[in-house]
Amino acid sequence: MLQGPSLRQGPTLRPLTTAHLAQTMSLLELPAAELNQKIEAELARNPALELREIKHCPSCKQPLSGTRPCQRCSTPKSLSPEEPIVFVSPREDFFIPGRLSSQDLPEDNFAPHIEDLPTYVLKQVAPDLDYQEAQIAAFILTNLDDDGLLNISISEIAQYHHISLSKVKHILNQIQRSEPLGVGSPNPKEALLIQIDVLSERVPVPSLTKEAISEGMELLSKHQYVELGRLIGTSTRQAKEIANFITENLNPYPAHSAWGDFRQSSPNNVDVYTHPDVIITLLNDSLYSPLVVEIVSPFAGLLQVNNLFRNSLDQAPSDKADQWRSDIDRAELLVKCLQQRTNTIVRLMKRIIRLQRDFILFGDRYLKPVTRASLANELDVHESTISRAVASKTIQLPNGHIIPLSKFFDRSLHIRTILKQIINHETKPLSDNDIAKVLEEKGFNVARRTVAKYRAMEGILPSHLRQIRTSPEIT
DNA sequence: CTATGGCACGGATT
DNA sequence: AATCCGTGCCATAG
Repeated sequence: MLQGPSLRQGPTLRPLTTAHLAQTMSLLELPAAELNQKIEAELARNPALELREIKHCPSCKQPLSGTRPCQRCSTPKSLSPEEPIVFVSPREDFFIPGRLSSQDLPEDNFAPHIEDLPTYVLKQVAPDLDYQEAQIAAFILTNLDDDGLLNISISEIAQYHHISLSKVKHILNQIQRSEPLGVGSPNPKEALLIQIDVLSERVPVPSLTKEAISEGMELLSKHQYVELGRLIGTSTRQAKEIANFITENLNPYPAHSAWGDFRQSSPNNVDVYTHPDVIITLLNDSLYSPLVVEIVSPFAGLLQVNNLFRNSLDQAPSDKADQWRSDIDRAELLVKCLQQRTNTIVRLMKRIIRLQRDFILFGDRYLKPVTRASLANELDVHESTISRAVASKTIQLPNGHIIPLSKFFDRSLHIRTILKQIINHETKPLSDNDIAKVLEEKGFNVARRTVAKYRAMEGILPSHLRQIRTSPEIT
């Protein structure tokens, strides 16, 4: 990927060589976590590349990007809520665990405080427990693995704390029933069963789903629907529907924030998001304050070419000279490309965030359909540049959810969300045609066939299989 | 007869 | 150039 000989030139400003372009592109499509690895590897291998001394901001202790003052702490001039505060952060410790919450309440998905999973869950269960129970709950929660599953047995816990098995079970039950649903289950199967249990109180769940999970877990994960249907005594089609419902609405690994984010991902192939490329928070936890956008860009402004190394080039032993020179070239190229990468991402983000402020704050239904092409036009870059910048990147919203950046370019998300609402509020099951009508009244022109597709995407059953939901006023 | 899912086509998007 | 998406048509289930 790096071409040595072709760019053997002076160390001054280099014209845009093809190698340069190629590397800029490849860096652009790398998510932060991988970029981090790549640069670390290069730092270790290439003696011409060095890390500038990292200075930390005196007030917030975060590493500073290059020589600039802390962009996080310096008070912004404009406090217009519309105008996001965007800054680049080279933070090394960008691990922030993703969280999960009920996806059925898009209007309410605002929860500005970021905390780790154990704390988040503990806060939910603590009010219902006495002091000793809370201690045990805390103990349980610290033993969760990255998937949000519990890998020690109930009896171990009971022995350790000298209490009865039933008490542990009681506490664990409380934990499993808090958000993210199923957290603390010993395995994916249990987690799914809990989720079904709780979900069935709010949403229609296809019949036999529980049986499919408890008896046909293996078949499910292998997508063997014919056998599954036979096992639980139903048609293959119904089995497929169940499987579909499960992938769409449930999550075998409670700690992963991918509820409904992935249509194609199968239960055994769940994408994990842990290191977002962009983190959005609210300045004062207020909805009317600007969004604070932190672009996680490893080593941004911290890399430079070692001057000692460069100056000693003419004294290089003749057999090493070539090697040294190519090292310097590589280093320069990397620094430059990294700069370009951050620049592109910053410009892109500024635009996206201003455009999609409502979506970021208030949820899916406020997503404005934007294409990569239109954005490329506005920013005056090639479409493929945007594609690369968006690909395989993730972003953390103020509510703590980590979603793929590509979600910002979902053409139909807002309609699907409204569709979900229509169905949630329906008094009698509406047919796809009816729904298309309602949508049209709201100003969305979609064909009946398309409604069916959206419905399928959201894992909603066809009207004749839907039961009438209990009306909003619950006594 | 109505509602829905499968297939396939064409245009947009990447 | 390859892929995705909305849509129309048709078969089938209810």
